[in-house]
Amino acid sequence: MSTIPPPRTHIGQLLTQLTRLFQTELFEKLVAAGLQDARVPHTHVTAYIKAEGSRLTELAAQARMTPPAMSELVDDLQRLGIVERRPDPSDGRAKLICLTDAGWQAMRIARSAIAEIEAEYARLVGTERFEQAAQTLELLLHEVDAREDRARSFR
Amino acid sequence: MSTIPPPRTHIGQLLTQLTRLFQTELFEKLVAAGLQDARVPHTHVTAYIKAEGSRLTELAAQARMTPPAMSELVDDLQRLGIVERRPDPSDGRAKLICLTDAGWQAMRIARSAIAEIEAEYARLVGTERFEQAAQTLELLLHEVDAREDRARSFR
DNA sequence: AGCCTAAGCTTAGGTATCCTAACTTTCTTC
DNA sequence: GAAGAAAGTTAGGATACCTAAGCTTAGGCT
Repeated sequence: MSTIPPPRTHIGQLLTQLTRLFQTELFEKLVAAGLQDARVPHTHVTAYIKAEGSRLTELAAQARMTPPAMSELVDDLQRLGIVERRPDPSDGRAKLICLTDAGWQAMRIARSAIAEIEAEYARLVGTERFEQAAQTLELLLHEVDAREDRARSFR
Repeated sequence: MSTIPPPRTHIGQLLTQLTRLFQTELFEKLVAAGLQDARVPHTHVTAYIKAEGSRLTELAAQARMTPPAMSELVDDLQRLGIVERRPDPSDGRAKLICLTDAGWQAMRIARSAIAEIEAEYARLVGTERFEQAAQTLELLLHEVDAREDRARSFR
């Protein structure tokens, strides 16, 4: 007879709860570091924005949002002085969303806060285990994404 | 000299994106299986509801929501015939939120859809790798939760 | 017994974060 | 150079939460 594995919280539940805890902790750290106005949806911009600037439609597609939703987000970050809209020299319709100096400073703060959280997580479950899990998740993300894209191309 | 590890997407990004992909896939499956009206927030009830029934405040606390928000969710699930409110015999103020027969049937469908997704994920990255990652995430969730609770008790 | 405070839940009203539809401007293609 | 497509914005709506305030019942205290 085989041993019955202990029942496990399902992967969706694990992902959902950990996402919430991560976001809570990150934004506590950001506020503590002086980024009072940081909000979770801002990460839809900051996660994808390129150093040379990104177009709105490009950001919207990567964040899987509609352009109007992304436009509002950019409005907000612009009011906060984190990004600015510049004309795109290669296309008169387009604008390049670029980080300002304050935006780069905020990115450094955010990266450092994220590094702190990752270090804490590694401490809690062991560095090697944490790294292995993270790498598995990264692989899984790529695989699921690739399958999604394939499925989309059939429609 | 040591080898430089390849840069990795940070854990928050991995969790966030995988959560979205999981939810999308799950709700596609639920709709395909006849649960047309299933919505993501319903999981805040279904994840925690006990077979004997649960109190609203209990569900709200577990889902980390306010009681009014949970009450609206329960209203919705009641309209859909998934749960019902019964008087709590042990306390005249309280009500027990219970799954109906249709609710139990929906739970079976959802569990099966979740099992399908987990099987697919295991196939994509390898069963052993997937299981190890899931177990690490479960441990991490418990550890972070425990730390949160400790932090809360200091306030 | 009669109060008073607290607990369980609901109602009312507000806010944040998305969405779709429709519009303007600019580019591309024929 | 006219038609159609693409980039972005504006307007209006839906959803999923929140806080504040109310009602009802419980339970301790005098």
